[in-house]
Amino acid sequence: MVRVRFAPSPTGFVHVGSLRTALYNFLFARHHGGVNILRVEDTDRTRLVEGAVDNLLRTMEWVGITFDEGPEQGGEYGPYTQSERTDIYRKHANELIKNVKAYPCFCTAERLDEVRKKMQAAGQPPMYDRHCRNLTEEEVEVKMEAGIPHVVRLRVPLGETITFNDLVRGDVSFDSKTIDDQVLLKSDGFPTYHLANVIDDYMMKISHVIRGEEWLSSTPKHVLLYRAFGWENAMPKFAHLPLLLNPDRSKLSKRQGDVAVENFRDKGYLPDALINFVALLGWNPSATEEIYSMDELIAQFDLEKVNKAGAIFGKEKLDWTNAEYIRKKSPDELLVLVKPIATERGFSVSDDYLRKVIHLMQERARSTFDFIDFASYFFKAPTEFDEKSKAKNWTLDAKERMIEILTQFKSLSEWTHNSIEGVIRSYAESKTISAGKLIHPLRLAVSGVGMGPGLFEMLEVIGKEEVCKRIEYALVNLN
RNA sequence: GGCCCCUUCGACUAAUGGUUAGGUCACCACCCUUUCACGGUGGCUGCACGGGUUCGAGUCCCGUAGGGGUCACCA
Repeated sequence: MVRVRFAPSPTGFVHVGSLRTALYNFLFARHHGGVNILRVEDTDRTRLVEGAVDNLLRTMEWVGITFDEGPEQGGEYGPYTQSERTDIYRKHANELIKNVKAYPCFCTAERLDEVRKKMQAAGQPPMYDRHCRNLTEEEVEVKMEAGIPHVVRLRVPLGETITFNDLVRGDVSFDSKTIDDQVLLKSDGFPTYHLANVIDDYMMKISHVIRGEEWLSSTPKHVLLYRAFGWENAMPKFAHLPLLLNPDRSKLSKRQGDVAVENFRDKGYLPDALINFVALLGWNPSATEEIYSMDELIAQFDLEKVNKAGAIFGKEKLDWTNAEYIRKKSPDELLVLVKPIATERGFSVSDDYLRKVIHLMQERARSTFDFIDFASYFFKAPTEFDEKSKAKNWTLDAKERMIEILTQFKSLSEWTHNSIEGVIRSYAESKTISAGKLIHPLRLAVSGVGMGPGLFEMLEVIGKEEVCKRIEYALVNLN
């Protein structure tokens, strides 16, 4: 039975790297008919952010990643929030102490700092000097009774090679002498990631741990913990995913641009486009197809095809993917997305009108905001005019022609793109000039910019009265 | 610095040891066209380097270089 978990710590927004980890877990679970679990790792009480769990839940919902067990849906291995499981961790930590697999450590933060500094100065890797590792039972008892705060540390065996198999990378080995006597239980009684993670994965019967590569170097500690508990036979398989990278190839970080899923949502990216894009960062089904629905991703997903090397999170392709998804949407689907943006911008128009704008903008929009922000002339008359287009198209001749066009527009009984085009074409013909000589200045006068949808369709949508008003305004104000 | 991981066009990637090293984004040119976009055609640039193994290496082995991750009472 495949049982996987996504185990974020709720510290605010959802990082796109986390999104991809969550996605791969989800795809793997669904592909194998397994169980996808959400576990909230909130053991660092200093980094708790209010509302973060809720935000996480909503964000996962938005992208279409669902869970079978978790804080919301419950399940037979709960609770699924680590802060509600502290006595489990404490009990297990005590068991390790009793079995001489772990030991209490009374060193102060100051002492640890000093030790680290000394080792670094000596050119050594900064590790704990194992000062408390060999305290006698009596010494421990005295310190305990004196109420000296302590942590619990893993008693890492000396002189062993720890090897584990990673589904992405193959066998990976570490020399145990390079592994620190890791803190398992903090002095506040909360577990560290390592302890809580191993206990929970075991108790929740996790079959595959799929997580980011930043965890690869702590995996031997986890292996040691499974051994210490005697759970080695039930140890999950590991798969460490390549990192998502900044353009400079460092680990993707906030410093270098947007990394929050919420940012992308707020900038007009569609969830299916984001998912599609992120799925293909570090994994590829060996096909030339670029667009996959969630169902197709589930059908195709295979951990064996996950890459080893990190992938730069390049926004150009995301933009293209988003534009592809926008083109595939129905007008009504887009209406739902675009209408709130129009409202937010202070434009109140009918659904019918907005649908027409959407229709004209659909193949031009890369984000849902483009429907409004690159098409503002559908909602308000321009007061500024593109200088380039003005210099090129708003000539004396053009102005005079606009006066005649305006007259003809006013007497037009039927206002459709066909009738409008008729006026322009026949006028151009009568003057033996190219239609472009009329189209470009007209576009500038009505929209204020030099680009956009086909002019005739655009004028039809804006409407006769408004178009005439704008031409009159331009004739007076555009010099 | 120690340890670990990684390395195919600018980016994402494909390629039973046998291909003119393929696709997508981006970029450039042309076509379509009233502009922008879409669409179409073509182009551009890549196996990090050096040794092996092999009839044959992007693919296997070793080394070098470069990049990244990690070394907390954070996850």
